Amino acid sequence: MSHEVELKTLAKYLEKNHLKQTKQRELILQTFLEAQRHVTSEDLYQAVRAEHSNIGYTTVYRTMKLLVEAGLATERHFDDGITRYEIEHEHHDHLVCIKCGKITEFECEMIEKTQNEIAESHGFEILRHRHELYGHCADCRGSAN
Amino acid sequence: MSHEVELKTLAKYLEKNHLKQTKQRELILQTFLEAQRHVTSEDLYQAVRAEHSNIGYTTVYRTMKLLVEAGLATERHFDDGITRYEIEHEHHDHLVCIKCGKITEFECEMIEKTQNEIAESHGFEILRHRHELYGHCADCRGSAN
DNA sequence: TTCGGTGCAAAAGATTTGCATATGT
DNA sequence: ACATATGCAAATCTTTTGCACCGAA
Repeated sequence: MSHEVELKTLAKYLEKNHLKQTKQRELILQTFLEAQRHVTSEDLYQAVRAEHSNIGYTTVYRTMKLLVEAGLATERHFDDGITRYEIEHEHHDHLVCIKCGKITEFECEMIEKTQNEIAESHGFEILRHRHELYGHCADCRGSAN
Repeated sequence: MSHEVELKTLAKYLEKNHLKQTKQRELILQTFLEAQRHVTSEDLYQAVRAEHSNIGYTTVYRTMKLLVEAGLATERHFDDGITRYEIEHEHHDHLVCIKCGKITEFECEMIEKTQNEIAESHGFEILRHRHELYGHCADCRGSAN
């Protein structure tokens, strides 16, 4: 079975906090990890329901919050205002296509370095950052509106 | 009276689209321009009410949408998920303090240039971008949690 | 057996919409 | 006069909470 690392991370987190291991939590984590990046709560709810049709919205929300606390997921708010979750991993940024909605990740050390310099000059301590470029992706550049 | 430029921009936009000039719209625009940057709908509603106590939420929302279309305002979604409006102006980024909530703007040509290179290498056409650094500002770095 | 978890329904918060009335053009 | 704008209340949408019951430890 895939995602052993994440499952173990969750198990450890649950144990450490005297929380319980349930099939719902496992299924939601699995579904989240298998989903393409940047899923909405709605996406997750639908996907989870397909497997185990009596899981409630409530549990999806509560579990995602748990995953965020456990360091497995991150909550994101792109400019359309819809909350999305992505797998927690650092130092990456996004290209967001405003036609087809595709979200591509990129990394850039150059920018990271410059960010640190800017922050320093303001006496600011960076804990995390977000950097998003909105526009048309290669596939959509030619196509009609 | 200040903000003549913006008032004129709005007037032009209204005329061009066969919309009407009303005191509500003017008041909301004034209030928005006088407010410190990055106000929420709630902030605006309260401020506007102080002047003209029978303006409804509805009108604030509708007018802000109008200002966005007229190019005078931009809607923003920071990571707390609350919608904020800011005065439309390009090429700037944000330092967001997660203790006191202060939002500071900065600009950096170096980063702008690098962004363009990255976009190009992906065949991506940038229309706008956002870049936010989250952490503790100079004032909050020393203080207790 | 005990305490946390789950699902439902209801609540809460943010934003939008329907509609009768008011107002700019 | 006519078409759009407004304000209220009701409707939506997303997320949270209360509560009785369920299930992991």
